[in-house]
Amino acid sequence: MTNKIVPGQRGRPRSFDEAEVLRRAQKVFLEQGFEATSYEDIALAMGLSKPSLYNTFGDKTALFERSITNYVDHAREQIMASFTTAPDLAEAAKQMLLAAADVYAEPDKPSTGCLLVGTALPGCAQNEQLRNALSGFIASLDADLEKLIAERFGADVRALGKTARELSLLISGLLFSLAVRARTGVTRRKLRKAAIELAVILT
Amino acid sequence: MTNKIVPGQRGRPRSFDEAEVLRRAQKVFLEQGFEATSYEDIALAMGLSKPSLYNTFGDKTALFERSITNYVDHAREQIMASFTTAPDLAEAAKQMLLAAADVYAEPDKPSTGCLLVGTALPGCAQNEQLRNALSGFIASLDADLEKLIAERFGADVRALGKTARELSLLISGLLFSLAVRARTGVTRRKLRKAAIELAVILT
DNA sequence: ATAATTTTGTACGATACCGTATAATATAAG
DNA sequence: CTTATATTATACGGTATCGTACAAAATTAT
Repeated sequence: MTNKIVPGQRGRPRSFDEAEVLRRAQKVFLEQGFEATSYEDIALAMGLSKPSLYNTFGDKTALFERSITNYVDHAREQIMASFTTAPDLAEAAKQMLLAAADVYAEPDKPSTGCLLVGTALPGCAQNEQLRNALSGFIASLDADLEKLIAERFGADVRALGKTARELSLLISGLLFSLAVRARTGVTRRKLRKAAIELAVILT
Repeated sequence: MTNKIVPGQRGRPRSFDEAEVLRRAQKVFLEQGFEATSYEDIALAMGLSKPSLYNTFGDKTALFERSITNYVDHAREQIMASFTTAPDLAEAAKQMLLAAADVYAEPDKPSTGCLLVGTALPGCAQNEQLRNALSGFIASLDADLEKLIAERFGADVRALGKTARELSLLISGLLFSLAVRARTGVTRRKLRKAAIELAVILT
């Protein structure tokens, strides 16, 4: 027997970066919606052709699912960061909502909102895999938040006279509500103002 | 000059009811989304043919807009009803959220959620008319809520130490967050439980 | 250098859906 | 009874998009 063939890096090299494609796909899906985005739209946005996308990511649904997964991972990190650094619960919620506002709206442009709430959510009614992905994300987000709140912000929980579970449900809900508002095209300034006003409930 | 022609009721009579078409269209749009719903789907759901829909409602976008308008009107009424009858603010919010939960999820079926949040929202990024309709609805909902809260629940506002504006923003946000959760297919029972837990923040 | 392998872009077939033209049907008016 | 009017259903043309087949291009291994 000869040596195993180690593929190494044969053939013509790729002209694009997978992570970059996912970022652009997220942007296009966010702006146009899943159904209204043609596969060619994304290829054009990347300056490459459809077959390249097919070979790498599979069909449109598969590319969308990878985009969502990637987005969810980043979102979870960002959310958790606020709750591990802020000094108190109200400040943590405020920081999280302000960070979200900056993701949902670029400066001086109408906001486009959240890829999950604005684009993935509608598909849940028909696509079971998507439904499970989103409900799983929400459930684990609530669970992580509850745990973190109970561990780090016990004093705030007692002062507010609510349970950690109620507060985690509320806080994730504040985020969803901001995402809904963000989809209606408000300015970043207004969105940040709403974020601050929403966080007031925790003071 | 002869008499003016009073059209009366000439020609073949309609075989359907406009309000009924709107109700069914809302259901189909909610379950499938705007893009994924073909005009024929709605015609079939009504047991009639496409040209009948075109003659009465115009194209798919026009039918969708009428569906949304109709839905918004009913939603506003239902929401306001809770805030004009309940004895205190927490109870009003709870009643509103429970009523919403019952709209978002039929008994013993996975919830399909809210037509605005679940179906219309994604279209906002591309369709300015839709964006204006939704942002207008939210703005007027917030304004109406703020007014009603200031008028009827002044004692609760003072006890909570927040402004009527902050509370109205919060309460509409609780509704949006419930609508997001509802789209992930939870049972009515779970959705009602979440509604009750969310309303706790106002006690 | 030659062969093998992988990616790339153009071009294509298949399918689905939109919106409408056309003719038949059902009612009111003369 | 005949005419005018409005709605209905079938059928069709046009368009867009999906996913792929094919050959050219770019790289590694022998």
